[in-house]
Amino acid sequence: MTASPPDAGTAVLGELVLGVARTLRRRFMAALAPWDLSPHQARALRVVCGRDGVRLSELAEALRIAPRSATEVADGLQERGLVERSPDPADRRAVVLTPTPAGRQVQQEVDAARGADAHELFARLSADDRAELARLLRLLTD
Amino acid sequence: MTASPPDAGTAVLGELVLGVARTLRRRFMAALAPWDLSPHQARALRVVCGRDGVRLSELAEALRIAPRSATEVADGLQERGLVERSPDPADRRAVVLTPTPAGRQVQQEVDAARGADAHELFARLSADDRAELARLLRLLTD
DNA sequence: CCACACCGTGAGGTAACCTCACCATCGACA
DNA sequence: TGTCGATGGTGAGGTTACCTCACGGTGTGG
Repeated sequence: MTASPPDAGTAVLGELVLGVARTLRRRFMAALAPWDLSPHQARALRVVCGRDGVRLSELAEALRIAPRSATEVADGLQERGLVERSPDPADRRAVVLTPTPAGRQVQQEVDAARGADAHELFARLSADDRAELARLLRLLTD
Repeated sequence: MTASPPDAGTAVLGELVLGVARTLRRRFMAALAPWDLSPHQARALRVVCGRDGVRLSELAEALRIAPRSATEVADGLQERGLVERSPDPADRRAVVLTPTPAGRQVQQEVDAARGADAHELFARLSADDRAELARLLRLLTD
């Protein structure tokens, strides 16, 4: 109603972005099924493998959840034998998470699966279009 | 590791899309706060206002949730006086949801807020870039 | 040395989903 | 026309992923 032609597209743009993101998440979740990991667990594993020795509080911040919730995510990964808790030598209050060998391998496999999946989806675009899309999206993410 | 330069970008593209989508959702949720609606409720209200006379089963399908869950979403909207349940004249088993005047108004306001928000975010792009982005995203959503 | 801030976690709560079971109703078929 | 399997909504109860609050062990500045 209130939209003039030049900005009529912005609302649609928002929906398009959300739609593509939903497709991505759905595919990613499906690709994740073989390892029986929730998206959050996969993300947490990635954080832990990224830097070595991650405090629970750091994990909470990276995942944007409350510290108490990070404990639960860590529990899940530890039960599956993917990460280990050990005391932080520098601060005896803190607990650091380190990936086990199995954890590293799973992370690598998941990353490969995610990569292959994204590749498949974005293969519809030409290399030029992909570059252009990346440029535009980067403009929107500061 | 395994990626050659031409497809190295696809994984990054996925993250960019998800990142922008997250920004959008966050902003949208913030914009939604004044009405105390969950994103799902807002979406449901939108569906109900879109076509008039929506069955619960249709709502469930539109929201991609189980029929039982649609009942709860409808409960929430009805408690707030935004929709009404009435028996379907064509099928006495069915219940149709119709927006109340208040519901229509809220939907309109929410839509305007969402539109303004998207406008603000995408204003960083030129009109040409917005058109280009829309074209590229459409290629990805069949 | 001591008050205070901070780390992780037990306890308990909430929101949004789900499945299963149930009743009322519909539609088709003998 | 009566019966019978399929369908629409919902009560009951469970799961998951969050949350807040309270607590004990630990670092740190005055």
